[in-house]
Amino acid sequence: MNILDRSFFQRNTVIVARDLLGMILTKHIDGKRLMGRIVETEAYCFANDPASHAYRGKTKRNAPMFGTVGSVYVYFIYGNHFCFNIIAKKDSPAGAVLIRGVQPMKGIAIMKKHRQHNNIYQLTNGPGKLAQAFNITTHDNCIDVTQRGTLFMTEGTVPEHIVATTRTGISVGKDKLWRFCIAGNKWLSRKVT
DNA sequence: ATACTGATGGCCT
DNA sequence: GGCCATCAGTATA
Repeated sequence: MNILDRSFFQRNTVIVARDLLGMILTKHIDGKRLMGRIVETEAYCFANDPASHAYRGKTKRNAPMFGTVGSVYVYFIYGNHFCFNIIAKKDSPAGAVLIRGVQPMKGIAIMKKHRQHNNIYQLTNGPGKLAQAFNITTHDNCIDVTQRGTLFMTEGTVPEHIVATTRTGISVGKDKLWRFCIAGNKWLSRKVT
């Protein structure tokens, strides 16, 4: 499997969000391997995107969004959850793709342990859930996923059918169709309408 | 099936 | 002090 290289992420954030569908996320934990196929993403940009953390400029929290493409941005939300993003942008100071759903492929028993949940459809169908399943926390911030380290992405299979919808959980920027899903997949965080 | 709510904490104004 | 790019549970139908 070919690893996604930096040039993949050195493109328009929205395009990368769409193209990440079908790609494989791998994490190594204690010699074990967790793998999942990306089935849902959202793009967060800079200019013209009031829903983006980067919209109001650089802060301590969002600093990774202004960093190297292909690196990780994790943030803590609602006192409970982590959200996993990958930096992607071109001709823009900031931009990231939120990974919102993956289909478990390998290391499922470990994911169940992390999640304290046995239903396979509840393991990774949402940003907070997949972060917990893969044990992704702010410790993973700024990891370069274009290197074969503990966390990286490789080429997968071309998605069957892609749908674009409005993004989830935001109060502004609802005009943008920047959430991308593999239609009909069982690990989407919510139904597409 | 949809609707609401409490948990829980770091960051930003 | 208020606000979240969420989740699990409960309630109501």
